[in-house]
Amino acid sequence: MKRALRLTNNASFNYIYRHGNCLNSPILALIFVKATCVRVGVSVGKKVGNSVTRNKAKRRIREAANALLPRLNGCYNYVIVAREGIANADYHQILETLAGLLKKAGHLKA
RNA sequence: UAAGUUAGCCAGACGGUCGCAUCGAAAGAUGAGGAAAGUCCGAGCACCUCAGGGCAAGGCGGCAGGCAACUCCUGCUGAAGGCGACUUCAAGGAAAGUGCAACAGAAAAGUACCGCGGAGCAAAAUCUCCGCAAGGGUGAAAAGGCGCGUUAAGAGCGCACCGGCAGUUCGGCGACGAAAUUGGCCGUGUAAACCCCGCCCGGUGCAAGAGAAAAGAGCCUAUGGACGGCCCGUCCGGCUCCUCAAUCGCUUGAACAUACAGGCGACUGUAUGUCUAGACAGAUGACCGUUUAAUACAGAACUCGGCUUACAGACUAACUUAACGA
RNA sequence: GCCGUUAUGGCGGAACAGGCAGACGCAAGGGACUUAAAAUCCCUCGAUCGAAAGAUCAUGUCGGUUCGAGCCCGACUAACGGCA
Repeated sequence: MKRALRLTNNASFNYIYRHGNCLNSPILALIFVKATCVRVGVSVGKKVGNSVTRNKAKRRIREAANALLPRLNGCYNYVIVAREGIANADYHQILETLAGLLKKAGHLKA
């Protein structure tokens, strides 16, 4: 994922947490808000596990988001929050869950 | 062959497609660990403080060496454990002083309840005085152990053996050792209680610290700064404080690899070669293929030297014990 | 990343300097009072075994010092706090 497509600022994270809409699943939470271009941020809390599991989860989420990026319609800023169940999920489960959440939000092209 | 002990080593490899970080004009190159961890010690580095010295607080504690330094490492000594290879140990001082030792017990440090003996007292009992510490009981711990002699009864009071302590001698650089020798010297435990002796130590930590540009506030004023020899002229307001923080610190270092030499060893010296992560929402992932035992613990954030803790599965070497065989 | 603090019944919170641990309060259960309840008073209250008496294990976990650790020392675990 290119740096231009990432959220790199604590203030924008806080803005999205405060003003965004939230969709949940057992392993992921998706928060999004309308913006001028597409940006994605990933957040993995300490409850998920130690640093190895956290890093792995972050990489898999990023990979899944990168795969779904060309199919997005509209300009939104997203924050993807990992929940505790993600420690046992593999890449395919994460990809399916993320696609499902985006479809629910109506941001995914057919 | 079985059961063990110690030391070392590895922490998957190769290939394809897409993706990320740093460097580079590009092609491309490089890209987490043995513990990166815990942050328990020791340093470098940076800032603050300081004339110089001391106290307090804190730490360490067998000896000799190694190291930049260490509470680390090596070798040796002592103690404890194991049939043994070997392992473990905060291992100075209790005869400088103070405190504590609950309950029990007469008594927890120079003590006498029961007891043993003598006298008052001719006999028995009781009581009083004196001597003694063998035996009893209590306790985690009771005044060297055990035997013989001596004695009113007893006792290192004397003697033999055993244990400790101190002196001398011998050996060792030293800790210390000796079935060498002298002395009856035998004076509980606790210092991981205060303390004494010896040694070491200023504090804070890369969120240290430096800092371009910009915004805000205050002060100075029609002067000030730059150009210019000066006036004129041209350009710019200037200084302080605070906020934000691009960038630097940031990776070449007590570095690593190989060879030779010195040393029992930790380690050291010389020569040659190499450059080997450097982010700031924070880089290693996804999908496969081949092979295999390939699975565990686990992710750099200023950098080194250690210690401690977590850990799957292999492999190598030396040694010990037992059984069998020669 | 760096620097600190704490841990005791279901909950809060004692135990001075090592010597019988679970004081005290709240909560819970039982009883008395009441037509019934509240309030009040009394009793019980860590776990296992046991009819009881009692025994064993229990101060986050594991070791050490000591005759004896909630307390002293070391290592680990967990939960909090501070520093831009």
